[in-house]
Amino acid sequence: MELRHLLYFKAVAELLHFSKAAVQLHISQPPLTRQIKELEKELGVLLFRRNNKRVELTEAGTYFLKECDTLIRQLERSKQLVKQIHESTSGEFKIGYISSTPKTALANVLKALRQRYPLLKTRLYEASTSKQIKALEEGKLDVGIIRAPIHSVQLHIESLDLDKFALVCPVNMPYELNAAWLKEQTFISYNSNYAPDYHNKLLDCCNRLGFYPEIMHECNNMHSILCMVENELGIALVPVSVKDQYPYLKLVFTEFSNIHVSTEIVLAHHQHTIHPALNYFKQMYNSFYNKNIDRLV
Amino acid sequence: MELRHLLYFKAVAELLHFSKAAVQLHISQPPLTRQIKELEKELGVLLFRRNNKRVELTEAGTYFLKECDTLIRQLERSKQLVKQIHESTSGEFKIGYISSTPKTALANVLKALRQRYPLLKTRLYEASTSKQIKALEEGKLDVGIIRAPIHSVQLHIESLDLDKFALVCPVNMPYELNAAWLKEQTFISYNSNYAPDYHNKLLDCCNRLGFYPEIMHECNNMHSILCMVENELGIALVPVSVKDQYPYLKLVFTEFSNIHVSTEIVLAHHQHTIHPALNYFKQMYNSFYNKNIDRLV
DNA sequence: ATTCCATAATACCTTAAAGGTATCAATAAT
DNA sequence: ATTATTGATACCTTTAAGGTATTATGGAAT
Repeated sequence: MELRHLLYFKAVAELLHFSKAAVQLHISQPPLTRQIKELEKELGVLLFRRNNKRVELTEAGTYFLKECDTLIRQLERSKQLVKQIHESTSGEFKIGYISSTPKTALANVLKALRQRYPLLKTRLYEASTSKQIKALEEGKLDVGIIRAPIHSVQLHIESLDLDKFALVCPVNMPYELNAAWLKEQTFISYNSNYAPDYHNKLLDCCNRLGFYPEIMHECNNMHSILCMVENELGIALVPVSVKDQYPYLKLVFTEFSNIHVSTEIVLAHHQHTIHPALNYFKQMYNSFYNKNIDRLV
Repeated sequence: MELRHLLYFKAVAELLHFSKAAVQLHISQPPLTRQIKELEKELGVLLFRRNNKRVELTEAGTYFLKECDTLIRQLERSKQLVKQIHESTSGEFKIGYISSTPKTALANVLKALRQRYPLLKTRLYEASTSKQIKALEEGKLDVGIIRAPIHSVQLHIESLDLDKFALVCPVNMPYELNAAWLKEQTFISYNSNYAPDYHNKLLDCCNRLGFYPEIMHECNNMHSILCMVENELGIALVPVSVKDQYPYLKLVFTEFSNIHVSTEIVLAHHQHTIHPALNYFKQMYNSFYNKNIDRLV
C-alpha cells in the first residue's frame, strides 16, 4: 500500500464517482479503478459497492474514509512540524536583550548554541522591553531578555533574576545615603518613555529613600549612563547586576540593602512553539547566568 | 511522498546505517539513498547529518521519526479496524437465543439484516443462558438473547423485557389458583442444572404462592414443555411472553398479577467491539420486540 | 604520514508498475 | 427499444523504482 492509494480512495469516496475523481486527481479513469482494486485486494475488504451506474461506500469503506482523513491530516501536521523544527535549527535565531544584560553570559550561550546547531545563524538586537514585546508578538524575535512586568497573553515568560538598585558614583566623589544629600544631586537615567515600568520602579526606590530625583541627562542604554557618571555629569540609580559588567569603569556602587524594590529580569518567547534551539538557549542561558550569580555571591 | 519513503526513513533512522537498512528492506543501498534524498527534498529538510562514515539524525529527523512511528502504527490500526468491520458485515453473524424467544421477531430482524448487509450470513443457535454466556465470552457467539442475571465483566448487556410467570394448563382442565390445589399437581419444567437462575426464580414464585412444585418431567426447551402440558402430562409455570408464540396449542395461560417475580430477558454481547451488524441487530431487535409488546398491551 | 577498509554517493542500466488510449459491457433514463 | 453514462478490460507508453558497478571519502590501523 502507498499513500497514493489513500488519496485516490479519499477522492472516490468523497465524489462517489470514479471518472470525476480521476479528473480531480489529474489521471485517467482506468488507472484509478485499478488502484482502488489494488487497495481493496491488499486490505482484503470491499470498500465500494458498485455497478456500472452507481458507486457507494460499504460499511467498511465508510470507516476507512474516516481513518484516511485522520491519517492524511496527521501526515500534513507532521510535515509542518518537521519544517518548523528545521527552521528553528538551521534558519535565523533572533535574540533580543536589554542593554543591562551581561554580555559574557550571552557570548557563552551563543558559543554553545553554535556547537549544537552549526547551521543556526544568530541575530542579536539590543532593544527596550517594550520594543521587544512587540517584536516577540509579531514573530520578529524568537526570544527576549527583558524586564517584567509583561502584559501579553501571547508570550511565555520565565524569571531569570531579581535585581535590586544601587547608587553609582564616580570614584573619589564623597557621597551620603540620605535624602537631604540625594535631593541635591544631578541624576542620569533612562528615558522615561523608553522604559516606563523600569522608571516607575526607580521612582518608587527614590520615594522610599525620601526624595524625588532630578534627572538632568537621559540615555537609552546602560553603558552610556555609566560613562556619563564616570565622567562626573551626575550620579545614577541602576540595577546592582551591572556592577560586574564594567570593571574598567571608575565607579563606586552602593547597594540599598534595606530597600526592597527590585526589577525582575525575565526570558520571554512566544507560547506553544516547538523550537529546539530556543529550548537549548533557555537551558544554556540559565546555567551560564546562574554561574555568574554564584560568582557574585 | 509515498508510504515507502516513511518506511525507508524509519529503517535508516533506527539503524543509522544505509547499507544495513537496505538489507533489512530487501533492496540495495543506492535506491535507498535516493529515496531518502527524495524525501528530504520534498520536505525541504535535512533528516540525516551524514558523511561517508557516520550517519546521525538531525533534530528535525529525530522529530520526524516519532511522527513516522505514530503514522505507521495508526495505519496498521486502521487496516485492522477495516478488516474487523468487513468481517462483521460480510462474514458470519452468530446469534444465540433461549427457547422462549419469540421467533417472529427474530425472523423479522434477520430479514432486515439481510437487506442491510447482503453478504452477511446468519447462524442461529438455540441454547441455554449459561452455554451462551460461555460462547459469548469465547467469541463463538456475536450476540445472545438470554435471561439475567449475567455475571461476566467481559459482556455488555441491555434489558429487553421483564417477564412475569403464568400458569399453563391444558384446555378443559379445571384449575384453582391456590396452594392446596397446586401442591397436588404434577409439574413440567426446565432441567434445574440447565437454567439454574430461571429455576430459582420459578421456585421463588411457587414459594410466594405457598407451595413447592413436584417436577415430574423436565425438558430443555419451551416448546417441548408446552407440548407435554397440551398432552396432559402435567402443568407448568412459564413466562407470560410465550403465550403468543404458540397460538395453535390448546392451552390456557393464567397470569399471577399479584406476584411480582419476573425474569429479565437481556441482549448480551462482548464489550468494546465495533460491529455494525451487531449495532443494527440491536436496533432492529428492539424495534420489532417493542412492536410485539405493544400488540400484547 | 600512509594504507586500507568501510560506507555513502554517483552513473547508468533493467524492470516493474503507474498512467494513458481505445473499447466493452451494463445500467438507468427517455 | 434506444441512447447516454460510466465502470471494467485489454493493451500500450512512460515513469520511476530497483539493481550493478564504481567512485569518493572519512576513520582506523600500521
